[in-house]
Amino acid sequence: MADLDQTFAALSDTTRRALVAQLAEGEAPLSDLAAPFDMSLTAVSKHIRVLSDAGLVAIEKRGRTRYCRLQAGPMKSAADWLSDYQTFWDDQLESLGRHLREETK
Amino acid sequence: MADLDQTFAALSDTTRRALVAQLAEGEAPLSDLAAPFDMSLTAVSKHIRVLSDAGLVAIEKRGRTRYCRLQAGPMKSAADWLSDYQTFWDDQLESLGRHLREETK
DNA sequence: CAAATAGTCAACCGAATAGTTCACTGTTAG
DNA sequence: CTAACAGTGAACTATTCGGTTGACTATTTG
Repeated sequence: MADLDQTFAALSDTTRRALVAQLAEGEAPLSDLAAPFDMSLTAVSKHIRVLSDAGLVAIEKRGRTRYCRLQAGPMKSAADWLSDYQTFWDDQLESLGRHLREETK
Repeated sequence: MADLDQTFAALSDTTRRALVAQLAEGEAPLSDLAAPFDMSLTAVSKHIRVLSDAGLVAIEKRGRTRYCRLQAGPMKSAADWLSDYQTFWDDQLESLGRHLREETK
């Protein structure tokens, strides 16, 4: 429960989802990750910490740079939770479609 | 972007996910939804408002009761976003498995 | 050694969250 | 008509969040 809280919360911020997207390209140092954002390094560092606390990112210190890499496990849990409702939204979209077809008849 | 922010944020609370689960059983009045929680009706009302603002719940007033029902559309968007990383976590779990098999050899 | 680089830590700020209580509005039932 | 019921709204509190700046540590480079 609390895990899902943390995972969904971590993903509820545009900046953090962008970081995740960057990390999907591969491991990267924090400074590289921070570069695209109009925001202090400290701010990005905090975002990375949120992701790391949620288990979505692993941080490894090599020399003076911290390399970050994606850990997708918790995302699978989130996706699994959502998938319980898949039939539900399929049904709704289908009935919406039916409704639209009905209207334009 | 902001839509996903709102959707993930709405789902980042245990109480709200429980409400979603209840609503998956079908339409229900707010008071019924609130009953299981050790929390004021006002608090649950606020949670429902968060879900409603995120487009996850539709509220329909009939007489003095508000009936709530699930609208799963935004959940599909969230699931779609997550699914971009599916291969990623599959790979990680697979390599984890390989690693474990290696260890116990 | 000295200077630049990579990053953290602590303190602070304003806005948002999650909850409370109390007063209130509408609606239904006796 | 009156009482109970379903729910909202406003005000308040404590905590968290997203961001800043400035001082600091550790590491690499010239």
